[in-house]
Amino acid sequence: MTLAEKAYDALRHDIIRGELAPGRPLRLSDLSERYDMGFSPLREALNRLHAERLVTAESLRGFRVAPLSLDELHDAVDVRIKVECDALRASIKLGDDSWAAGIVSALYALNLQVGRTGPDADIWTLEARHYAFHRALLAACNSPWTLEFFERLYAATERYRIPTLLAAANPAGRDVQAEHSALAEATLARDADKATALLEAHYRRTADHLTSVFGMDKASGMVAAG
Amino acid sequence: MTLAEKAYDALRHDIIRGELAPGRPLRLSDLSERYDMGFSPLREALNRLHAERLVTAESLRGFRVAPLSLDELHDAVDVRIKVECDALRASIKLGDDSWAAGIVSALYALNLQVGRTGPDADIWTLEARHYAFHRALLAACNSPWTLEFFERLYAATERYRIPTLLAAANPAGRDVQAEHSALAEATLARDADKATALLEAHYRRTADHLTSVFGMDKASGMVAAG
DNA sequence: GCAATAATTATTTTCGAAAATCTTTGGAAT
DNA sequence: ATTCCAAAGATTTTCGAAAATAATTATTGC
Repeated sequence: MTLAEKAYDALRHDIIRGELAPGRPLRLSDLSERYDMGFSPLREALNRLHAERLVTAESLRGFRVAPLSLDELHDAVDVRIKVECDALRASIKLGDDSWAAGIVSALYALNLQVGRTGPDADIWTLEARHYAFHRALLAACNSPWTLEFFERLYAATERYRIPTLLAAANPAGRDVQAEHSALAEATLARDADKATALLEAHYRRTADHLTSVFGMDKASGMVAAG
Repeated sequence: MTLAEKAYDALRHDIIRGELAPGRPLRLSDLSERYDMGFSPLREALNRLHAERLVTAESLRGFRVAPLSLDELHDAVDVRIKVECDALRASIKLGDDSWAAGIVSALYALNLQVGRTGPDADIWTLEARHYAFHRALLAACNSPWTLEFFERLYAATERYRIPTLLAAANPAGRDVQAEHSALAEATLARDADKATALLEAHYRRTADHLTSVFGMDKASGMVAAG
């Protein structure tokens, strides 16, 4: 693995996790020290991330972590619902046994981690399994373009979920585990209408929760309208 | 405008237009001579284009123009139809007078160019206006994510259309101008069902035509399955 | 002849410094 | 005090060479 690839992985990781705060300038000298490499691999990584809209770039003024905004969150969630519901229908139509088994397996691993407490309760393992579960649902859609857009939108929305994940602040009266189980059940039963309805509700609840948590909080890197 | 930005524009242009053939290796020494600049800005541009899937990259083995394949074409067209039909419905719901005027204007400019022959018949002006027309239809959808995906998919499918554009080979019995006019008319009449049906038919016809033109022609840079 | 291996060449990747540009600071004039 | 301008400093961008890796060619042993 080249340094540029390591830089890409590390920067993407740190941006999505919020270790590099939204809006923060990404100075090459800082990054060079932080990741212990020269400018060239860093600039290559930053250009890739710029193409993915995780960093902003301004000519001769360098790069910044892309800001967050409630408008963007709502847009990303709306588009996600459309893209993933279509993909889920395609998966339900096309998926074979190994696709179904992948969902069962991913849900099981996710629930194991949800149940853990104390030193085993690693938020990042949980997050990785949450991603894996949603990815498994769509795995059989047979559309590389759809899956790429799913990845983009997942990364974009994950940035908003991190603060509440770190606070372990699940909304009162919401059983996310039950939502996942119901979603998996409807999918495995090949009930596309029910599954997509559950998926949409799942995302709308998450978006509503996040909207209430970020009350246009300036300190969190949120930015008004545009 | 920095050299890296110029390199990005030039490379993207040459790849989409087919001047750099699909699958062709993009050696830095060649590119350095072709575009008259050093390695650094070229590598930055290539990394951006890699993130956009217009070039492929293999660790320590450099970059290539992304290959074409019928599978990818069909996937891109299918996803495009879903994304653009949703966006068109949103635009029809939200669009104001200036959006409608933009469509009329774009269609008029497109038709002007379609009618030109001889030295004024510039294929690239035509192509730019074709893009502008389709973009104008979606302009009011109020979803940056949707518009970004539209741009990605437009660029991806444009690559397949270039050879037939250059051959000026419109399919017999197809009046693309009439298709555009009908699409604009239904959109301006705010008839979402009709407009999306016309849009889907428009793209399916194009895809069918391209599928028949590229009969899995090896020389065109096409690649089997996946 | 042919396979394996060493030597050579070609190419990508990375660094460190130079060039270009932006930002801040300090001072002079109004 | 405020605005303007120049100088100094900070930062990005680019280059050219060095290092690392891959690909090719030549050589050796059988």
